[in-house]
Amino acid sequence: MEKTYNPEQIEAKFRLLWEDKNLFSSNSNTTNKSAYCIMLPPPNVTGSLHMGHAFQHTIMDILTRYHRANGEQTLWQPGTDHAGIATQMVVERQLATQDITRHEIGREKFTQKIWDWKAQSGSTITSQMRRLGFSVDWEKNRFTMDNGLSNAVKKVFIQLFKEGLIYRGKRLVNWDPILHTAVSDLEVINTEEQGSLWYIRYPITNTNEVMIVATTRPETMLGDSAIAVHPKDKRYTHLIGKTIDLPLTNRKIPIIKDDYVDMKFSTGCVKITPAHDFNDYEVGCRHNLDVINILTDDAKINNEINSAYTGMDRFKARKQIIQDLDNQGLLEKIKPHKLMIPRGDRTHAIIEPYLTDQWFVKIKPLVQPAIDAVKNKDIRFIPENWSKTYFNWMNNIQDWCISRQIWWGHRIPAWYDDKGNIFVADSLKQAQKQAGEGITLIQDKDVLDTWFSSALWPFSTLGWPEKTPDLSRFYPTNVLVTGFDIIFFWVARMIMFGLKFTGKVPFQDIYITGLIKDGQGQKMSKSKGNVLDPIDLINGITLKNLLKKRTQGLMQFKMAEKIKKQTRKEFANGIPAFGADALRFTFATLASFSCDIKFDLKRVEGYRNFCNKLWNASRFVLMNLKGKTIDTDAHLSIADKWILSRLQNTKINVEKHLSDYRIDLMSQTLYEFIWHEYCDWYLELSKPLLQNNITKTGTQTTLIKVLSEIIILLHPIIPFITEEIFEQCNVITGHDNTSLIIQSYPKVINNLISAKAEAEIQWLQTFILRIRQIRGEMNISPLKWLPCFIQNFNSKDEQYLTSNINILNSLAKIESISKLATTEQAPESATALVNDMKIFIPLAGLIDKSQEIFRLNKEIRKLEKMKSQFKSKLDNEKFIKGAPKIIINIEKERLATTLSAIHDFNNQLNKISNL
RNA sequence: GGGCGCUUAGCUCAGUUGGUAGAGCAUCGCCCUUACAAGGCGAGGGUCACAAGUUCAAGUCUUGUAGCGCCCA
Repeated sequence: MEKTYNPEQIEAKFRLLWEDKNLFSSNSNTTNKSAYCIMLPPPNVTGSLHMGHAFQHTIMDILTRYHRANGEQTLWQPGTDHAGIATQMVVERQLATQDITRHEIGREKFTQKIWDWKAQSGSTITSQMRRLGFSVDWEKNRFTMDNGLSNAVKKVFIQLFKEGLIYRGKRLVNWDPILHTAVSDLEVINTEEQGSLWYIRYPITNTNEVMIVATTRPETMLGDSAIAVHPKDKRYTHLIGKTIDLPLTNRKIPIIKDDYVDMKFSTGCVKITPAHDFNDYEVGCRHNLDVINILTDDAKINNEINSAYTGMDRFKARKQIIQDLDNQGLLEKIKPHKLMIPRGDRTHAIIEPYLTDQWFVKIKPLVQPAIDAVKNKDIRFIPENWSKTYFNWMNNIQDWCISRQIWWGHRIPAWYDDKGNIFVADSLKQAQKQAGEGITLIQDKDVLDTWFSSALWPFSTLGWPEKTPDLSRFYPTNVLVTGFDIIFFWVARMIMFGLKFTGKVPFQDIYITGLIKDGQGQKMSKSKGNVLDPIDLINGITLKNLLKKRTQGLMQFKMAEKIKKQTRKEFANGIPAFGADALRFTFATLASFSCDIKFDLKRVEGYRNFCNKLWNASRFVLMNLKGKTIDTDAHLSIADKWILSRLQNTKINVEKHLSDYRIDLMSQTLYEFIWHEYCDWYLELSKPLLQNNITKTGTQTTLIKVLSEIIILLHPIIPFITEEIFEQCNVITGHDNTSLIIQSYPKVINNLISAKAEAEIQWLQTFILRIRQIRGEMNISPLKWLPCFIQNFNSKDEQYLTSNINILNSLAKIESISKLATTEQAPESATALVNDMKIFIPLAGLIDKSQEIFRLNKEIRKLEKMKSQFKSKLDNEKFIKGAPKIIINIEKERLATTLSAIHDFNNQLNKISNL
């Protein structure tokens, strides 16, 4: 083996090998009684893998590889999503660089261009996934616009329509004036921005009086159809029923009362614009007001209203209207005002409430079963708290607008005749049947919201509506791993549709992961220039290339400079190549239940070092077993029994943490065991044991036995390096050419748990630690061989000492251990305790007397503090009365040990001081 | 306004039915010891945000306060 672990080579080798041998296939273990299935949340087909994907996929891969190793038939279903709006926008932008709009080339050509783009860029994410070693069943790869999945979409649409759960209607929707499409509430991001509040005088008909109305969007006044005041607002009671001469128009509008009005907000008078505000729309319905649309699809003033502003952009019109009002003396004042601005999550354009014909899912009838499924634990949120968020949203759910006025997606399977009758069918032929021969039908131009097809993902991928073997074997799936940001978008909708169409929940567990943020706790985003590419962490990247990558395609020069500065500061030397395993291990340790995860490169470095440690431990084992075969009957030393016992303990914890979805604790447990027990102690203990013919064979056997299990235990987390080590070990273990990936996960063997061995090795560790502490604090070189005396030992101490003398000599560099009778005087020494036994390291020529006095005083101070803690507890009558006996005894014992230690150290202090 | 969180070592985070506060990184010593300097051995560092309550005992349970964050309106 090479001296240093080199991930690049290893990873390339096993990436190919796993797929060549088809080891990710769900066709293995078909006879096992249980199946395990995870649906990969389909990423955007033309997108690329970001840190969040890499993180979540790592978790899924760990679960998948674990269950596969457990012998279950395992399917990790991969696939991609067509991401309607996002993908269409990318291609539109490409066209824009050639000064072409999609309208110029037409729908058919445009969608063909998107298919071309998909063909060209659609493999990016899958090849990135291969780099990280994710063991999805590639043969089953699906795309939301595949035929099968599209059929499922049609089927669902038609059935819901037939049941009256899908309807078409003219409603106010969130309109994106750049994309010219409706978007759902979830695709609108409301943020607080600085705006103004304009106070406008509205003249009351046939009087000299005015009402002062405050508005944040003055241009909408063109569509006002009433002024509302609160019914209890005495200031305006006398005006109710009168009318307003609406400025800049020839219309008169009524003054109405409605308790929607907030009396305390500005003047207490509200203009009502039903066509351009969701709340006003409600008010309008209640009072039967006119709904006057003033805008065009691209948010210009339309020509339906007779106005001087027709054709003007909404913001230009706003300016002009204010100007005109001011000229007429109707502008009272302008106040700066903070308000919530709705923007499209894709375009960032300000969203307009807009009256259009749209398709909706009547969601309320689907909600209750989906709530019940979580309430009665058919579905479990992990961490459990997310169910509250889920309930909260489900209880306030609104009908879902599913039509989008774009071209990329599943075309709505509805046709119209010239009278506007609707025929919903899975083909024109079927629609024609419904409409009758000779009637001209035109298909609805809209496509469905991407999330509509995503909602079917858990069963459409398995072949639904056909009753396929996969569907019956793998559905319901076991766990969904995803982020909290799409609980509403996706998770809730999958549950509703899953229950509706399969009668079963789509998954049993929902593991909600945290969000990966940058080192400062900022969300990673392209515009902020703080994204990390998982592939760059694997391959490494120079500062130059990183700067280029982060500022590419950035519009604002100022921003680019800022990003460059920040990047230079944070990654002065670029990013070194850490390898996929190190990155995966890092993600694993970050997978706790916290919501925000600050990603720190230092962690990756640390786990890369861990990989190197594992690598070198394996080297050590192989070097010491050269040419050997394993003797399973070999006599085992206490050290062997100890590490085997600790290994069982590790397996118990790994299993527990895995079933709790505590991947962080699972990886921590393994890290701790491998580095601090196997490497730090067992490998060191093995060195003297390998020198001894009696213990040699047992030690060799144990070294390889534990290593073999370690690599299987670690394999789900770091698959590449463990495969390589496995292969290297094959010579000795005599395994055939199989891969580690299909080795069965180690089970706990109860009779290898040995309290006796653990007690003895703990004694040994304490002994060695005490000697090392004295060396450390006395500045005695670790190379220096030391004599040692012991006193006040019991029979157990003697027994331990006899059987471990060689180890003590070797690990603590002790040249001799001499027993002193209780009556004998130790030479001038540094002292320590192993339980009640005293250890003396003679000072002669080695140690400064004052240094030892200082050390003893420090030790005594520490003990005194503990003493008073224990004592005050035991002196407390209530404690003696109330606490369980075991606890009292523990405290008593602690006090006794502390007291005797204080006593011993004080004696020693006196002795030394008097010398 | 409604809902959900968070506050533990310099930093990033664990802390399972309440029972002597832990890890990694960083820091400080000493070591190039034939698995590993991407390393070894040791050390220092905490009024667990604050206040009250329950309890023999609170980082952990209850209530309140402060600061921060997310989601929804």
